[in-house]
Amino acid sequence: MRRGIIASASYEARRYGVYTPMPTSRALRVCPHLIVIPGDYERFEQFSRFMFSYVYDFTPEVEIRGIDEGYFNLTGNRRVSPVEALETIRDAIRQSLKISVSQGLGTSKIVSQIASKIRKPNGLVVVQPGRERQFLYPLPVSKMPGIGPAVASKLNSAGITRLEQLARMPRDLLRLVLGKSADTFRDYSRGIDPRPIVTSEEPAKSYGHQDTFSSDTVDDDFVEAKLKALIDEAVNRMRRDGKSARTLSVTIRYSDMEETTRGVSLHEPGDLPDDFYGQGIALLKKAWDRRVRLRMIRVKLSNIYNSPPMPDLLTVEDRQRRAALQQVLTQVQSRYGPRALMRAHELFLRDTGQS
DNA sequence: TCTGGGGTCCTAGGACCC
DNA sequence: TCTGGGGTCCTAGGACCC
Repeated sequence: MRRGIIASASYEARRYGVYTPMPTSRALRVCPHLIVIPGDYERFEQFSRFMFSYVYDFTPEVEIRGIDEGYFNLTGNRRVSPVEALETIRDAIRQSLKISVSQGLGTSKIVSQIASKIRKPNGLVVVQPGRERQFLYPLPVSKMPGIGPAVASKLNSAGITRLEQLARMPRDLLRLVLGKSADTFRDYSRGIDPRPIVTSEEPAKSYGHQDTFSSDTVDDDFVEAKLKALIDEAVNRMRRDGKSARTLSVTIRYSDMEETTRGVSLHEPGDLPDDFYGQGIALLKKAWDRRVRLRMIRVKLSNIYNSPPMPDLLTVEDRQRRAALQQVLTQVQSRYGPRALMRAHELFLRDTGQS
């Protein structure tokens, strides 16, 4: 199996010490009978839509964040209380999809989001109006979305470990520690969140693809081919949305995990792979300045503009397949004549489902 | 054979313009 | 002889989230 990590572990697997983002190889060592399921993002998305469809039975105000999280405004439903709605949704999802979900109910995004993560799996945590501070204050600062390991350790060094201390910290002092985001986090830890309960979906600001090689490599032809394939994928996805991009960046990760990024902005937005191939290869050469093997390459299109929707283009793989087929057909014709060629063509169409 | 893949947002310095 | 102060864009890197 490819090198990879555990993207998500069942609670059964967690009991054996399997967690995210553990390398799959190590997960199999700590739990040899582990069942590993390769990721299939398209299926997960279908599954996700199916899951969220149960929410729309109670409210049209739904904001989906990522594949498995969302905010719902349940204040407008006069038929059932928010708690009843959440319990019904949870039961329906468990019955139809055989999975458990965890939920949080509160007067703001921040409170409900934190509440939803307190009791997992299959939990419902309700924070009554007016009880926000009682709920938030005892929690460690790391429970606050947006406070990861780096910010948490900065706060801890300043003597701030719980949300109550964050809430009570003088504004000016906190700005020294957190910079521009100080006021937002301070308000959040007091349960103050001015954001609307749900916001509509925003257009994508970037399209990226990355690929970790099955083994580290110094083969620049191989890496350039990968780079082109990634540009193809990103461009095609962008074109489906009717967009074009002006900025291309290329990131490489060396075998020692060090990363370097180089980027460039074109004079005009482009929506063809050819608009980016040349720049992409130049950026790759610029970034790859150590003679060290590469483990990963990533491509990102940003500075997105609207352009008319366009059909997909041929990818590098498509062209390679076409070239291979042409070669085979040429051989068949020269060796066995035109009748054999026609037969080979029929077989090809049948095998590729085109007849 | 330790460490995936898809994103967003922020910071900071330099170029450039007025 | 002396070099301010905004604003915007670009690039590189880092933190964070799902």
